[in-house]
Amino acid sequence: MALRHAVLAALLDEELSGYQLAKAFDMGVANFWHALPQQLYAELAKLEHEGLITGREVVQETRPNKRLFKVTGAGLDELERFTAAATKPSFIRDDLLVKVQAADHVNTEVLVARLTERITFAQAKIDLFDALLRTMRGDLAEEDFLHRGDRVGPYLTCLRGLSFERANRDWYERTVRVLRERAVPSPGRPADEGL
Amino acid sequence: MALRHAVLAALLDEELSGYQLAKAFDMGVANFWHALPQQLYAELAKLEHEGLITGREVVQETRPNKRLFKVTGAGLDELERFTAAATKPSFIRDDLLVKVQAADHVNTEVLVARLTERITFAQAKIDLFDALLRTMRGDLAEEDFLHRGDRVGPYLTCLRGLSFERANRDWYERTVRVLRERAVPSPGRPADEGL
DNA sequence: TCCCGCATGTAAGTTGTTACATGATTCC
DNA sequence: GGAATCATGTAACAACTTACATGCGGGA
Repeated sequence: MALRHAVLAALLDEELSGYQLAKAFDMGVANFWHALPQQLYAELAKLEHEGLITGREVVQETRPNKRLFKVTGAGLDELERFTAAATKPSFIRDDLLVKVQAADHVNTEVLVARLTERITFAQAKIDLFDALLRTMRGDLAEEDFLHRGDRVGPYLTCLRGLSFERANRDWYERTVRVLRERAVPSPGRPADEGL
Repeated sequence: MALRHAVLAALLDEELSGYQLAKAFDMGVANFWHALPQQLYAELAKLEHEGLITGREVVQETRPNKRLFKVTGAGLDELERFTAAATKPSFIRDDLLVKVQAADHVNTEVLVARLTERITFAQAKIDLFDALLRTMRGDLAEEDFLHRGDRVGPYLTCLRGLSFERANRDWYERTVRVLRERAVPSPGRPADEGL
């Protein structure tokens, strides 16, 4: 039952439409949760039905109309309850881990290719998070912002996202290095490995 | 469709029963995937039905009989196909991130309590992974083992698990520090904050 | 005696993913 | 003219979680 709370948390700072939420919950701003549009539209409908959020229609001329949602008092109470409740720790779930676990028994060349793709992807997210953090803290140094800034929640979750992607990138790179070295049969070769 | 491949990967190095697999896929050895017993028994049945694994009954006197499974040639082929295929990157999904995202709007005291619990848990996993890695590499230094050891797959995934839990712990600790500092209203207070 | 570990499942319910559907506008 | 963006959904399926069920042996 965390998606509903993720939606509530996302709507705390600003009114958003389902479409805007969906963009945020896709790769990008969604440093703290991920969901597809379909899930979000369904969840928004449920949340509104239960009175945890309210929507208001915004008529637009040049584009389809949209509904902007905000959290109600009951919604805030629900978030409060959720925060107080104990929840179970989470695990990494990455297909690549499964593939690497089997690395000693399968073709490592394709595996290295998959890992390399992810290095690029991880780097892109790192850059994105870096930029996002800079925007959020403005002129302030990080420690100052965390101490005195308002709205440190999003900043903190973004920090977690950043360190996760950095750890991903570093592990992908190290794994590639290890697998490549092991693939080379003789150690006394001329330096033409290049890539 | 990654659970089936996780099971295949787990059965590569040793024959295991459903029960043993379940223990491995619970918190502990399962550095690369997580699943509950129910899921595993169901998946084992499917995999056997499809001929990707084979089971053999082991009769025991003092305990209930068990079935040990191992990967077949078709199973290995399936893993090979899976490894070659592109898969989508993964995201963190941690309830605590949602709670921290909402930190500016809810009671931070309970939140700090939840974070503190997780610090303990993360540290326990760190210790466990550390011990596991030492066992796997034996006398060898890490780099030597990664270069020359057999079966580096499990070692590499365990390394990822370790760094994930370290990053968790560090972030939990930093977040607790930030939230506590912000909770103190005046900066020129006598030093009785204690906890 | 009661609880824990071994050993294997079924059934029901909740989430999450994939595929499909619609229709206007703006950008290339 | 075609693709991308805005905007909202429905339907079907796959994955995951929670609850329940059974039964023996060993240790406190």
